[in-house]
Amino acid sequence: MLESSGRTEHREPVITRQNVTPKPIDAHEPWMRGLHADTGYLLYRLGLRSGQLFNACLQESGLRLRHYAVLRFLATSDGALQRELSARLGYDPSAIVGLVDDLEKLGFAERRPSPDDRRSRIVVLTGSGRAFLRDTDEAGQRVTGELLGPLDPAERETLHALLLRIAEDGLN
Amino acid sequence: MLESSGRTEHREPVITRQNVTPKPIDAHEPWMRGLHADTGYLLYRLGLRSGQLFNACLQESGLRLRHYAVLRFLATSDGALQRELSARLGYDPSAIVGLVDDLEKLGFAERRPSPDDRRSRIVVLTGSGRAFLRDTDEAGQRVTGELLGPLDPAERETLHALLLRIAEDGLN
DNA sequence: CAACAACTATTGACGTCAACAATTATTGCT
DNA sequence: AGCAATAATTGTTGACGTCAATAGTTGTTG
Repeated sequence: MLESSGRTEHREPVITRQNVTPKPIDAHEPWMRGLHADTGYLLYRLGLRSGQLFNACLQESGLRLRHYAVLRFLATSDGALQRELSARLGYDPSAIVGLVDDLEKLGFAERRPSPDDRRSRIVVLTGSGRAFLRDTDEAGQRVTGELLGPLDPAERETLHALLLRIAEDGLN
Repeated sequence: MLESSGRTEHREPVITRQNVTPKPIDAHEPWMRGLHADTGYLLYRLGLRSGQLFNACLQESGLRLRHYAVLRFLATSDGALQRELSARLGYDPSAIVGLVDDLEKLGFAERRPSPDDRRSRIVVLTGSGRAFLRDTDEAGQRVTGELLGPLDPAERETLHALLLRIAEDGLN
């Protein structure tokens, strides 16, 4: 970006106006003062923490979060074209290639030719892939438990429900 | 990682293919409960989406989310050592260097020598930095509103409260 | 039916970004 | 004075996203 090298298009900030709304914080929102005033920003930070914890947890298996995402998707819809994985998971098609390569090397998934379309490949979960998922699921729940430490079960449930709503909005 | 929705918004993939989801989800099998069964994993994906939206919003000013985080922290505790920024924001010290460099280039912050310790530098927000924060705050709330679309105000508040609790647990 | 457009998986190049080690300057300790 | 610890910084490495290009395949259309 505009790092020290500054060779890319060098956008000028253009924010010369100070007028703008006085932005009354209102006693209505007391948390508007701190770093985590904005829910979106909060989500971003917590997402990072969660990802780190998950990655640390998966690290001992040689996989990363992205692999886990693929495995999980394969578990829900048994057999998926790489094109689907790309679209639904949001990864670039070129990224899917490497991920499936890795999973195949570990014996967790395999590519099978599609009967209808010879350019497509159907990625399916193997037995050991399913077993791996079963094993890591409990580790994942341990991590989640650690992350959600200060929340009691009922609160966790409502949190999950709320997050699920905003997740499904984006048609994940 | 850039999860799904935020990215190629211009054109929808339109999965005309097959519908591989007979998908008998068995709630008794945790690893089969779908992609977003785990709250931690859900948080991870939503955090990415949120980050994308925020970044897209800040992009026009030439800054990124990390810059915004620094600015916000500087606004709350006027004047901070880079070491503090690193510790409280969770970024690596080496990352702080570049971020403060950028902010300095844009005139939003400046490094001042510390009177007590000559190896430390105190980073302070400038007037235009403060103005910039004021301006972008409203954009941030717009993004957050977009992200939290399906939630009514009361739900948003409870979500924010819950997230805040688990955020403060990690001494952020 | 033959040419052409669209699509799938794949590879490669390029820039970005975050985590880690190493360096320099400075301080505190003993 | 000597030495460990600390603040800022640089450099390096590996992961990641984006884009462009290619080969093989399918569908369409003139």
